[in-house]
Amino acid sequence: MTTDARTHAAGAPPGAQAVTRALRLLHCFRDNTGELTASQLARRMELSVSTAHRLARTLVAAGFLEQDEHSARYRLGPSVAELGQLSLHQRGMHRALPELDALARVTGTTADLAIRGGAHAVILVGGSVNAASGLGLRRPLHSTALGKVLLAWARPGEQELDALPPLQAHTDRTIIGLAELRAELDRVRQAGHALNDGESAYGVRTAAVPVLDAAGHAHAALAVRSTPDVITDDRLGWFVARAHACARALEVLLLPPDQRHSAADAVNPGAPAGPAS
Amino acid sequence: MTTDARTHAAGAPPGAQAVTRALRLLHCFRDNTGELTASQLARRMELSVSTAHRLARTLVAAGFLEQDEHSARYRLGPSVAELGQLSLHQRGMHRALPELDALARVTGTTADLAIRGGAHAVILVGGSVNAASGLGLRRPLHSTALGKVLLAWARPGEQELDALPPLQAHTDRTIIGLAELRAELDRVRQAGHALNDGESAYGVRTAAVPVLDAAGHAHAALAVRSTPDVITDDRLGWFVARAHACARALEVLLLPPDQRHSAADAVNPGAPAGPAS
DNA sequence: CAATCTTTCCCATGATGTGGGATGCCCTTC
DNA sequence: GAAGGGCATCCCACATCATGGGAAAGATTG
Repeated sequence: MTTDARTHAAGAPPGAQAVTRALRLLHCFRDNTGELTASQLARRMELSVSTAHRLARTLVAAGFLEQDEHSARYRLGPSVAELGQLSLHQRGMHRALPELDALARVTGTTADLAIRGGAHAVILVGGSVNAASGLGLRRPLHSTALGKVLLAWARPGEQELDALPPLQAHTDRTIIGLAELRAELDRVRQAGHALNDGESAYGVRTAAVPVLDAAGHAHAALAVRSTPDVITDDRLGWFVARAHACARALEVLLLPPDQRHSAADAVNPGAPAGPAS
Repeated sequence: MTTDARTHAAGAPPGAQAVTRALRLLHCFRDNTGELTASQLARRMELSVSTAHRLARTLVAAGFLEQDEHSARYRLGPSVAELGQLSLHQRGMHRALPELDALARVTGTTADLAIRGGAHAVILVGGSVNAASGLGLRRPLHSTALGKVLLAWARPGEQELDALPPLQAHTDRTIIGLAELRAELDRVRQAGHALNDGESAYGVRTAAVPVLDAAGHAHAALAVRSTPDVITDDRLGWFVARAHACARALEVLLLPPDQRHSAADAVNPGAPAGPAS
């Protein structure tokens, strides 16, 4: 029989049930305070206590979880932090930190850098005037400036809006219609930046711009975030300009020379099928 | 076919072969440049290509790996970076960064903070006069100042030196005898700090001190690292003193009030119904 | 153009993970 | 103080699920 049945739709985990569960177990620690008991994990994942316990134990053995000696509760382990730092370095994100700090200081805002992680924008590095920003946080794609940028310049495989989970409203300004969102993304592409004016939370205004690669897709998204009385309408253009300048700098810092956007279109005016050497 | 995979007796992970393999697969990315093909992974892990491929695919689905669209090679994914940042925050490590930066600037050295990760010291945060330090790096326990500190004040369950892998020599100064190491750890405990003078690499001198918790065990280890002509014999005491001061500051920043070492025995109002023997 | 090394899919086999249940601990409640 | 519930942990029979060989299709090299 001819192999045409593309059964690997977005949610088909082929041949790795135990692994999928173990990774889902790790993801449980996203939402929570930091420590979970084995039975809490079991309930949260709708698994038997035995299974959750066994998976957790295996994760502990590999250093991905840690178990408190007294409370016997689990928390994220050294391997997670280790690989995380490694991943950040491999992405060159540590080089972005000074730039973000500078941007935050100059603009008096919080400056965040995020990448696409499935159906979310994942904030990886942040510079802020007030220390604590939302590092390691997952934000929705449809209701944040970062997310809209990542969607507007998404890679071909990740453009389909229908694949997104149901659009949830966080304020009465949140875009919850797919058609509306599509129109908004068109505006974003047109303008070159995205805004979030109280769509994820009241009293928060964010402007985001993309860090583009050679193919014109978003390698990352950069946002400045503050309150409407800091990012006022008449100064908005300036904030966006500063962000764009920073994004161009990040292009150089984050991407290898042959994958940069601004450099590429100068060198490569109109050669479509040319395999980049 | 009888699998000889029992050779890893170091903890007999019961009932989670697939998970263990998947996590080992993630750890493959520690050593490497950043990107690996499916068959490279298979060879490195001594697995069939099928299995490695399936595991990698599952990891991609969960966001723990990413697959390059062109080269089809795998690299660490967004989830890893995300959870890593989250873990750092849950450990309060972001609060340590300013202190480390200050220490590095004052002393003109590289200042690193590490925790115990199995049989290694894992450097999680670093401040440096010259940008790139070894973030996310794993260092041996027996041949580094950080490692010796972590061993000297290890928790009861992690003290046994016999459980360590064979002690490898990196220079002719590296301690490779267990008895010698035990004596060295006694000296370290006595002195309150550890030194590494060319034991892991020539021309590198490091001094490390512990960040202690209420039980007197090492929550983390703090090191200043430079060359012997910066950390000279007569100035060594000063470097150690600066490190100790920083460690005490980190105690406050990293540990909840009731688990601090220095504060705990001095400040204990309203005696709880605790271990009143 | 052939040789080689990829990635990816399919499938029969049995090794492997699964969850129910039992045990003992600790803490809360009556 | 006794009773109760919640928890971590271990054991075991069952059958589900991961395993690796094999093959097809593509990519790369000489």
